[in-house]
Amino acid sequence: MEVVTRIAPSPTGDPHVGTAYVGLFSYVLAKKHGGRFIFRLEDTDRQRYQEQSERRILEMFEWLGLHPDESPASGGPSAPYRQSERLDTYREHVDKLLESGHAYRAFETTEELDEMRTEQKRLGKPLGYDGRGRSLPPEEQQRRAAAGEAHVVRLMTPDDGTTTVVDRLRGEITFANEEIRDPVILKSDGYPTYHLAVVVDDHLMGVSHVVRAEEWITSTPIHVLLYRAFGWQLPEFVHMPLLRNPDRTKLSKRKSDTSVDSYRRQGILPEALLNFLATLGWSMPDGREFFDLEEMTAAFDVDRVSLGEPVFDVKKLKFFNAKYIRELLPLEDVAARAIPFLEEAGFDLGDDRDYVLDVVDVLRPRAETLQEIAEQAAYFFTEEFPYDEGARKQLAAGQSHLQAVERELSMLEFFDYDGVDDMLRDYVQDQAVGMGKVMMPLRAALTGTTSSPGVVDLIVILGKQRSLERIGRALTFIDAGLPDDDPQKAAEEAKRKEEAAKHGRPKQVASARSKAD
RNA sequence: GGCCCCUUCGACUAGCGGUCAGGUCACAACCCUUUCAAGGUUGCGGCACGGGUUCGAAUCCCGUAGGGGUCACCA
Repeated sequence: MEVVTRIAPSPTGDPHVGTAYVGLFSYVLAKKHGGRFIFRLEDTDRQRYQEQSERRILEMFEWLGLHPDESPASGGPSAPYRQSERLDTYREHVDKLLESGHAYRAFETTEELDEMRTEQKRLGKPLGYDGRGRSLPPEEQQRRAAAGEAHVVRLMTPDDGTTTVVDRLRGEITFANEEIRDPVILKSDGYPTYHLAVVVDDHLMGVSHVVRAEEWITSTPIHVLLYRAFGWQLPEFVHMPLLRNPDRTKLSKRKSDTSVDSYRRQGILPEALLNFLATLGWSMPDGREFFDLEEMTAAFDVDRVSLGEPVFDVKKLKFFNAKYIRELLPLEDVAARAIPFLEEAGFDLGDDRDYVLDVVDVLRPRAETLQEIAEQAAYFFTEEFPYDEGARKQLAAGQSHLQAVERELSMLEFFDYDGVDDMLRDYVQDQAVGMGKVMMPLRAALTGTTSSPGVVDLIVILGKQRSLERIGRALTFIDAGLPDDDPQKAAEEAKRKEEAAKHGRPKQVASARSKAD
């Protein structure tokens, strides 16, 4: 039997990591067995429908490399793939159920149902539809419906006995039928509810394995009842563990960043997101933790899905991302992907491709996301960078060394890594000073900061000319007088000190001293 | 609250009757080092609890506790 899986998101907002998660496992399960992976849009809720959502979710799957074999965009043998375009199909199937006596029309108003629930809550307990509409004779149902009276269609469920669903990962799960209270399958607006639509579509589209999140387990008996009412063969149910917020509740927008677009904008790579998601509930038989889609597909075994309740830990996602950026992907690849982020940051990259490659090369061990590469790259693309506080101190302390190195550098014949390195080491040895005494002022002059890639790397990448210019500029800056250079900053500093004095906490002094120890 | 699911270090997990309970992230220390990273080494830290079954339980069974999901004309 062909393995057919599907992902069936609702177009209600940002592409959700949970959708990517279930999509990944659906995709891999299908591909493992040479089957098809279908994308179907569950847009039966007109209240929550969002215009751009479908396109963005589809784009997310493309970005992730989880290409659907059939979708609203590409079409396929079971088109249409939007439930809102399949209304006739659902109607047809509801009619069959009506005819066979498996369903009935119910005419209670929303108010009446609310009242019923309030009443149930007040006295007894069991919440849910009490089946009051069942007693209406079919002819009466017909008549009132024909007269245009608003109504829903409900599935007639057994009052006693049990319904057992088989979950591939959990085994048999048995529910008392009295728990299943004649669910609505067709809404008064003529749209099907999820229960009806999912069963009809999955059957018609030949879905063999229903991969979805665990939150659906309790509604699965309804689906089983529907399959039986239609006389259809049951698919296999695979309920994936629910992704969690750090507090263990169901992953939500409110408590976590669930938007794949958001991660994409931060410079998270699709490979990393996929790899990370895969480790949430699944592991390679050989224990490998870094693998791509293809490798996962080859080694996939649905029975290795673990049933814990995995917390979506952004820190670990970032770790995977960093791993891909600095180790797993070739430099050229990382650079190509970093370029849009550099451009977005407003840098003029010029047309020296090797230069960008060099920059990304030294920056990638220091970045966890593409965005961070861009954040750290400023001084590589502009001469106008400011000197931060630490840098100013270094410049002030290193004036003589800067002048000397400027001289040495300008006379340097072999301007490559070893040449620059030798020159600097010779100078340091000559002067009998610590490396830092020379390197830090240089770093400050070259970058305006006190933390950066290696100084020799910087000089080689920037080139002789620019390096000399930067040293020159720093020297000029020193001459101009450090403290008053940035009046705004000076004012802020003064204010901060005043503030600190007021609260009687000479914090800065204390921390500076402890550091010096 | 009813029903259902889940339970190995703070997090993700390996384990499927006999292991010093392994790995990864995070955290800490050290090494490397001109800074920040990266990298290397080491450390910290766990089988929720109670009963069984068994020569032997993280592994099997029962119970308890805890966590979560679900009880809509939302999916």
